[in-house]
Amino acid sequence: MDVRTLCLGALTLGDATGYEIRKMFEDGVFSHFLEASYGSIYPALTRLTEEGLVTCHSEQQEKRPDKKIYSVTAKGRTAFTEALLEPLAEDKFRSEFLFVMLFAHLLTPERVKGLIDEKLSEHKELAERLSGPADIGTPAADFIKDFGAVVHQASVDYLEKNRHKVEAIAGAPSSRAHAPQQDEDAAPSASPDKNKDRRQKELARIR
Amino acid sequence: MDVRTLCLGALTLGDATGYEIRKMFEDGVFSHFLEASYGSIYPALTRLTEEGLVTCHSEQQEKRPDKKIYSVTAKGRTAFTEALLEPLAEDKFRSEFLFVMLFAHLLTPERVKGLIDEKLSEHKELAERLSGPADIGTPAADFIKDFGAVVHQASVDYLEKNRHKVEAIAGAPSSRAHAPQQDEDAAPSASPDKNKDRRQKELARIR
DNA sequence: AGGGGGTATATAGGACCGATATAGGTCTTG
DNA sequence: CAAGACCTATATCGGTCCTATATACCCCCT
Repeated sequence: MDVRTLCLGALTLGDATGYEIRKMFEDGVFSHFLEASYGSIYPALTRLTEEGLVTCHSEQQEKRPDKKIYSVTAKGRTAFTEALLEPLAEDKFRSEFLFVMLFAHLLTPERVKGLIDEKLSEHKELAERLSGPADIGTPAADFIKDFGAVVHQASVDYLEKNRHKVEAIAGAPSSRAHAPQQDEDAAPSASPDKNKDRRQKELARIR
Repeated sequence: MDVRTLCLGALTLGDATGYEIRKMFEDGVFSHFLEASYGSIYPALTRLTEEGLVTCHSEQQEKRPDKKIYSVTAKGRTAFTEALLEPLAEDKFRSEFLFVMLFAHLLTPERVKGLIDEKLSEHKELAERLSGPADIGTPAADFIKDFGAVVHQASVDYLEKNRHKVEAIAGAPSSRAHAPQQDEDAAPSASPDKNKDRRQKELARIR
C-alpha cells in the first residue's frame, strides 16, 4: 500500500490540500500508525490527478501561493475501496530505543535512565492524546484510537515496572569501555579454527 | 541510525556473514523491532569494510560460494559505542491494518472479521515467541523480549474485547458501495463556496 | 527424478524520507 | 512596536532503503 493509496484514503475523509494531508499524518487521524512526508505526498497527488482518481482546483488567496484543494472522483472512490480488499503488509515496528537498550551493558546508568525517561514521556503523551475526546473521522475512529491508547499505556506500565532491570545492567561492573579488551579486536585472529569455534558459540547464544 | 550502524551492532554480538545478519532481523534478536534487507545489508558491509570498521575473511567451502565472515575491529567497536550516544529517532509504528480498519464502514463484516482473525494470530504468535525461554544475546535481551511480549499481549486482549465494535460498523446499514452516492463525486461542484463550506466541516470532523 | 526449501552473495529499479528552498503570514515577547 | 519564532503552503534533490530478481549449490521428501 503506497502513499498514493494513503492519500486517496485521506481525501475520502474530505477534500484537502497536500499540506493538510501531511498534517493528518503528523498530528491527525493517521499520526500514530502511519507516516508520509511531503516528498512523497506531493508527487502522489500529481500522479493521482493524472490518473483521474482525484481532481484539483486552485483557490488563490491574495498575496499567498495558490492553495490546491484536491477531491476524490468517483473513479478514485472505486479504486480506493478495491485497494482495501487487497492483502495487507504486516505491521511494522521500528525502535532504535530497543536496539540501544539491547546494548545497555555498554552504556552508563545515566544514559539508560535518560533514554527511558524520554521514552516514557513519549508513551505517556501518546496514551493521553489517544484516549482524548471522541472527535470522529469515521465510525471506526474510536476503535483505532483506543487501541493506540491501550498499547501505549501497556508500554508505560512495563517500563515503569521493569526499568530497574536495565538500569542495573548499565550499572553493573565489568561493562563498558574500561572492561579489559578481548584479544581479537584489531584483526582476525591468527587461528581461524579457534575463531570459528568462538563464532559458533556466539551464534548459539544469539538465537 | 542507518543500516551500517545496525550491522555494526549485530557484529558486536559475534562474527557473522551477511546472510546470518539478515536472519537476526528476520527471525532473531532484532526481529520484532527492526528490519533490514539484503539490499541494504550487503552494501553496508562493503562500506564498513572500506572504512576499516569491520574485517572480512572468506571461508571457502568445497563447491559452494565463498562464505564471507565479518568481524568488528577495535575501531568499529569504538564507532559503535559512540553511535549509541547519539540522539535516537522516534519509535515508528506502521499499520496498514489500522488504516483499513478506519474504513470499516466501507467493508463487509466478513472482510473485517478475516482481517482481525489474521492480526490476532500474528500478535498471539509474537507474544508466544517473545515470552519463550531466555536464550540470551546480551544481558538486556530479556528486558527487550518481555517488553515485546507484553505489548503484543495487550494487543491481543484489546482486539478480543473490542472486535465486536468494528464488526458492527461493517455490518451496519447505509455503509459501502450500495449506499446512495453523494452529488460531488465526478468533478468539483459548480459552487466553490458551498464546496469550501463542506470542506471546513469535514476537516473539523477529522481533527 | 524432481520440487521445495535452505544457504549464500549480489544488484537494478523504484519508493520513500529528510533536508532545503521560497515566501508571506501570524503570534509572542522583550 | 519590532525582531524573531513559528505556521501556512508548495515543490524538488539526494540519498537510503526495500522489493524483486539472478545465480548456484545443497539437502530432504516424495
